[in-house]
Amino acid sequence: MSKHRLADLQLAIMHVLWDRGEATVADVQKALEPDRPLAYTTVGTMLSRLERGGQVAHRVEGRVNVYRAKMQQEKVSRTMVSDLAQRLCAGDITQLVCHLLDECEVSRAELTSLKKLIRQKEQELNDGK
Amino acid sequence: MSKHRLADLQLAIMHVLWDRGEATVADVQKALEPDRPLAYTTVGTMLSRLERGGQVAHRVEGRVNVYRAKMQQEKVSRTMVSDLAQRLCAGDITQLVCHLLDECEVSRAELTSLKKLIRQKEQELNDGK
DNA sequence: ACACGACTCCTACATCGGTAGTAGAACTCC
DNA sequence: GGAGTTCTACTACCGATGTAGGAGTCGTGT
Repeated sequence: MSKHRLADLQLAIMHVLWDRGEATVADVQKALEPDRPLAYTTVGTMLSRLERGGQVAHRVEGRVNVYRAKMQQEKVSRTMVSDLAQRLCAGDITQLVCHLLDECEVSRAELTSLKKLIRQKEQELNDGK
Repeated sequence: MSKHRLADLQLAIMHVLWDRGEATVADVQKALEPDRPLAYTTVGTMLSRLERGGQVAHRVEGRVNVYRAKMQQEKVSRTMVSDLAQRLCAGDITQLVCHLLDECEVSRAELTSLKKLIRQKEQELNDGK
């Protein structure tokens, strides 16, 4: 529960906040609507809980609460990914990527980006050394 | 809850089963011991629940239940990884791998394996076409 | 002035995951 | 044949998550 481990709905809500910087309950509900039609209060509850957990904060504007994320998307993504790597294959990244490539349909373009990414990492390793 | 989405402890238990094919409650408890010291009954409960969920099955040997996994590790890994990819970055694999490489300390060797993996995937794409 | 709508806050409830205690069957060792 | 050991089965409890209803508050249109 290290703050950086978010459940499904929580993550979905955070995405909305990350996307638009700030949002009211209504905004979030609207944004989630297509995928998950939720009661207004459900979204409100979730935002409160996220606030209790320190993942979001709000300011009051008139009679409305305007929420914003308190955690960086980058940070959350990274933690969750490496977290899964640990639990799934004891941190064996190669294996993880392997599953990823197997399961999702990878496009040629993506493969190219990946290659670039790796070359870049290698570069970093060399520089650091 | 698609059967293929396992929580922490559940996954840990499954790993034991995958590793040794079959295991009793005692076996699993022993195996988990170093990392997580759990009561015998805790492990038993978990195995029952996994069985209820269809993820494991057991046969009776004498007075002992011998459990085995009903799901392939491969399958589970794949689903969980692509699942996370969806939730985290709408399936953008490149981004996911990027996080992965950023967060975990990647060795030169791993980078090399990754490159090989990608080349292989490209090959497959070419063949398939 | 008042009913209506929009909001927040609090409460509720189900399910899951983690953790474990207790009861009762069964085998083992004198 | 009773005492202790081992197992399974059942029950319990807590926190987190998903979901939502009701109460109360505060502007607004007529």
